Amino acid sequence: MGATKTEFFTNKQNEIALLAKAIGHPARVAIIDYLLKTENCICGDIVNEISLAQPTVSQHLKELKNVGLIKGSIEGNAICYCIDEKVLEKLQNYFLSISKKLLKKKENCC
Amino acid sequence: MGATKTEFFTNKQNEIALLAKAIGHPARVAIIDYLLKTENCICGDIVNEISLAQPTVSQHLKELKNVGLIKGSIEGNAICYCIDEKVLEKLQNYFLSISKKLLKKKENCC
DNA sequence: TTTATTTATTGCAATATTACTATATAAAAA
DNA sequence: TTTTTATATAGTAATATTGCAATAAATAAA
Repeated sequence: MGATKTEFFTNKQNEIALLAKAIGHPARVAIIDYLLKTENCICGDIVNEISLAQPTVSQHLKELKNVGLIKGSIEGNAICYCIDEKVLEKLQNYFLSISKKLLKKKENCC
Repeated sequence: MGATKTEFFTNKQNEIALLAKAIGHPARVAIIDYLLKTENCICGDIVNEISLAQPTVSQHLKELKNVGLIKGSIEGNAICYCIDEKVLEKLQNYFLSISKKLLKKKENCC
């Protein structure tokens, strides 16, 4: 075997895992960092920012797009990529709910 | 090729990626969920909760432990696993900082 | 001490990911 | 129309992950 057994987990658990997995590579963290700090959302700018070959960056962009964390729009010859806040909110809310649950637990046993 | 080129990214980016990657599997999300909602942090309870073989669960626990998201303490015959709030906070802070940056950006271009 | 219980490790097969070169595609510029 | 520019896809090799059965290790119980 070797494939994840998603059928044993809830939709929510699978969704959070997919989103976290998408962020689970430094190149994709770097892409998100870049999109957050700049107005240049053109694909070529991102490729220049990341020290990996253009097809590799394209592949990472595709993975972020597949889970909805970024969206692309055609801008003439180029493609403009932007963060989709609504999808990022899912992760933000997940970590917020963890914070709340941790506060409720008076003490960790270890 | 095939291995992640961490040398091209910042320590922060690599750290966030490693933490996110650890959460990037539904079994590990389920383990965290379980540890948040129960007082039973004994390894055997976690194994019963997750529909995967004991060695597989043990491996997932190890990965969470490797990045520091959980910590284990010996409890007689058994092992008690707990969430390490300080490490989780790193991810929480990362997503909080993203929220702030998104607010500063008046408009997304796409 | 012997046996049972609990957890970790080993070894393996199946699958997925990472990164690249080469190439395709599609719009813009000449 | 031809060429350039920008991005995506195909194909491939290297590496990593997932999951399990079998087994080891270590403590507890008998």
